Amino acid sequence: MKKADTEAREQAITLLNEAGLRPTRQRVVLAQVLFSNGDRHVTAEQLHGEAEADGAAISLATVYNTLHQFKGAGLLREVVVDSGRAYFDTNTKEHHHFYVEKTGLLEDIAGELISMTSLPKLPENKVVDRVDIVIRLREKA
Amino acid sequence: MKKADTEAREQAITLLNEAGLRPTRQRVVLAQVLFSNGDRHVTAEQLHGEAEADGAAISLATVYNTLHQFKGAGLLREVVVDSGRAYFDTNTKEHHHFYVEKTGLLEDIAGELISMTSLPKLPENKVVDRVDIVIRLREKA
DNA sequence: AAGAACTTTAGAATGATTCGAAAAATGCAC
DNA sequence: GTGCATTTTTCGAATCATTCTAAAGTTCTT
Repeated sequence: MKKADTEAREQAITLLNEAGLRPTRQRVVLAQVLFSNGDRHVTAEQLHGEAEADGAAISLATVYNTLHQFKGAGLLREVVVDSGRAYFDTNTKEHHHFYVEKTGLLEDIAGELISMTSLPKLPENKVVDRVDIVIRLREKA
Repeated sequence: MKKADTEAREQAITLLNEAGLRPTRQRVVLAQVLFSNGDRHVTAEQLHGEAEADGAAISLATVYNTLHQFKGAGLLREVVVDSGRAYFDTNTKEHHHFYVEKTGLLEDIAGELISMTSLPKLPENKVVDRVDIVIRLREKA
């Protein structure tokens, strides 16, 4: 095993420990895949495929469990751009998205690059949880 | 049958004709339910239930077909706020949404009430199809 | 009324996700 | 280290929303 792999593994374990999640084999593998390659957007199915390609056999149910645990721990954020499948984003900072429906391409827009002029008045007894902006794109004609 | 019902029915038929859709029994019923009560947000299941409650037996498959046809004809717009079910909105003007995940409440924000300071630069060869802003709310603590 | 085209329908099929219960792994106490 | 309680993982079944299929029913035009 290469040094780099070991390092990424250590980092993943640290991340899990800090999040209060036991560093099980599958969580470590998934954390490595997710967090050692910059910002990423994945579906459960994709992540499952990648783990498998990495030689780690992890059941799809575990991938789902893990994605939700990571989300609950604040390591991931769910991006809702399609009413048919869930995308998870490793970038948990405030930011928004470009989305190309036809290809499924999802790309970050840094939080500062976009902002609203004003917030309309909210319904009774509610507070803002978060603001999601999705700029839907299509191929130039 | 009351006069008001007849009128709503006429209007629904006119709407369908203008959209180039044959005014079949089920399309007329669904159009009536959808468009004669101000702006609405519905899921297929909800609409199906309402039509049934109105005494019109319409299969769920037809409700799905019809929602998509109405959307294609520009009578409805799909709102993506949940990666598990599709909402359709009778308001096709430019506007945005408040969404309360726990209760499924979806409410319009008039288009003018919100706007972005600037549009970030787009990926190559893409144009904006539309911008969706969802303000996710939760119960005040 | 007849035929062509379009719609609706029931039920099967699909795809994403969750559930349940048993098997396995983990972490702590001794 | 060993043993045990607890947490996780896993398989496969179950569920939910949605789409598909092929047959039966409507609608429109003439």
